[in-house]
Amino acid sequence: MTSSAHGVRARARIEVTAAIKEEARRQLAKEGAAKLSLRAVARELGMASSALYRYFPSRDDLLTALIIDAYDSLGAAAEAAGDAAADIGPVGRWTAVCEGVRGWALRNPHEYALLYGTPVPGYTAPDTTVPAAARSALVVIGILRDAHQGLGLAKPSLSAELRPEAVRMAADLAPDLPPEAVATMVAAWAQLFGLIGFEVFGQFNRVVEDRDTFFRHAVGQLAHTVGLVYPQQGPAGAPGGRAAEPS
Amino acid sequence: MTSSAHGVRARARIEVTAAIKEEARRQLAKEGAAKLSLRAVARELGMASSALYRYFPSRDDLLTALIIDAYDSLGAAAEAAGDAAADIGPVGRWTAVCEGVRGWALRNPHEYALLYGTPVPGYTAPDTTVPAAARSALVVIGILRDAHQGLGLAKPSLSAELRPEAVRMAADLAPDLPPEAVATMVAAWAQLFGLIGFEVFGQFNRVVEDRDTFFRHAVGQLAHTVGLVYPQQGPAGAPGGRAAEPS
DNA sequence: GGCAAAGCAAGAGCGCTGCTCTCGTTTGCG
DNA sequence: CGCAAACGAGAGCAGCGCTCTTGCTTTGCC
Repeated sequence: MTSSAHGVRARARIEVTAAIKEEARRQLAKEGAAKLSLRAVARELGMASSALYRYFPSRDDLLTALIIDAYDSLGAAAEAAGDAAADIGPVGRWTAVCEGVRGWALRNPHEYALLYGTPVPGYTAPDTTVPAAARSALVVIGILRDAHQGLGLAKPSLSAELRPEAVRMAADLAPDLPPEAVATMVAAWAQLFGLIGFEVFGQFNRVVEDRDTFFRHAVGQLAHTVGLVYPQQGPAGAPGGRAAEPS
Repeated sequence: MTSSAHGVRARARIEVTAAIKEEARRQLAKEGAAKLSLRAVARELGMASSALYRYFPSRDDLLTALIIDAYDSLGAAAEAAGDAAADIGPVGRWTAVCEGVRGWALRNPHEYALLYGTPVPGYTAPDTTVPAAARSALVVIGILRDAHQGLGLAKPSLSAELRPEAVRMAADLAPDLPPEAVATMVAAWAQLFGLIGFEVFGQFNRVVEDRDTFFRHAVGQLAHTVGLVYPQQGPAGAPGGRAAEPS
């Protein structure tokens, strides 16, 4: 009973905290971050709005908690997609992870907006969000690493002026990988969220219809740009018959 | 005096309307769309908040006006950048336009957020915004067209399953251009805003330092993906000596 | 076991928001 | 000239984030 001696109150605290986050997440999914109201959460939970401040010092702190959870959820989705495509070569895994991220974004548009949309005006994300944010990015770094070790990575060429920056980025993110690949991958990662953002935020309305196919195509081109290639000596099943990579 | 017989009141109306938009734009630039307050605008203009509703039925309508203006401002920036680089070949113009768009976004981050960030929850852009939104996109379509006529366009290859969609998109956007190029350009356009969005929204903090160079590199790769090539028979000055295109 | 201290829920209240309604005034067309 | 439409100002409603005060309950030390 030692831990639950503390626990009677402590447990209630984490339960209430969880309930608040749960209800907040529900409102977030339904109406978006802009309309997330502490008062509405409290109302739904049957408690006074002022009581909420015992658990979250401010609305922004509640948002921070939701952001971390969202990053984690996205990271888990990316990891799952990558693992499910573990042995079909770098291009296949890259495609799978991209589609995993896209699927998550389409399933959770408001969470996506929270992470990659307009930042809240006065709000700056605390450092606690950094590791959670990195999780999904680490998945593609992992793909790059596997490809590099297995001859599935063609070094993209780099302009001379970008080299120092690429070296610096590689030193930070993946010292064991060629700087050209790291820098190009960072760019591809950003571009991926351009594609996803346009779709989630409705910019493709009346422009792109068959979005699955369109996304596949763009992601295939990105793979080519990054330097991911089908393994010369495919150990298992080859990519499957798609011909999405150009040139 | 026929038009200004109407005009005494009508002119006052458009003047007040302009003053409201001006003040609103000032607040937008300073604090962002989320903190744009009708009451604050009215306060600054020395009028009652209720009077504002004679000119804009709701806050969202004021936002719509600002959105159209912002699209127009972005379109003008893109056109200016494209015109300034009129005779340096498709790759140079593409790069110039991309940098023009990026520069505009960095100079007007809140306007950028208004256009390409999280959409306002209940708000759906009326059709009036569509032509303004298309203006900047038309610039790159124009580059594509010029490149196509001047042998500066290498048809990117397409997966078979995307062809029908590409044909449909080309029919809508630019019937005179090869579908492969149109579809790939739409993807590149979206990816461009991934790069810009990551920079404007702070996703590159602590990751990318030399962002000018980084952006140039990514945009050069995009040009290559789209199929823009340096003209075989350069009429005027060649690109200039950069070597930004891979492979 | 008793008791101070800390944690907790609730209510009232402040200043702000978008928006509506009413009222008295001004304007300009027929 | 008359009258309808446009206009500005004020009061007010419901909602928001957040703070402060007031009581009550649990906790943990002596």
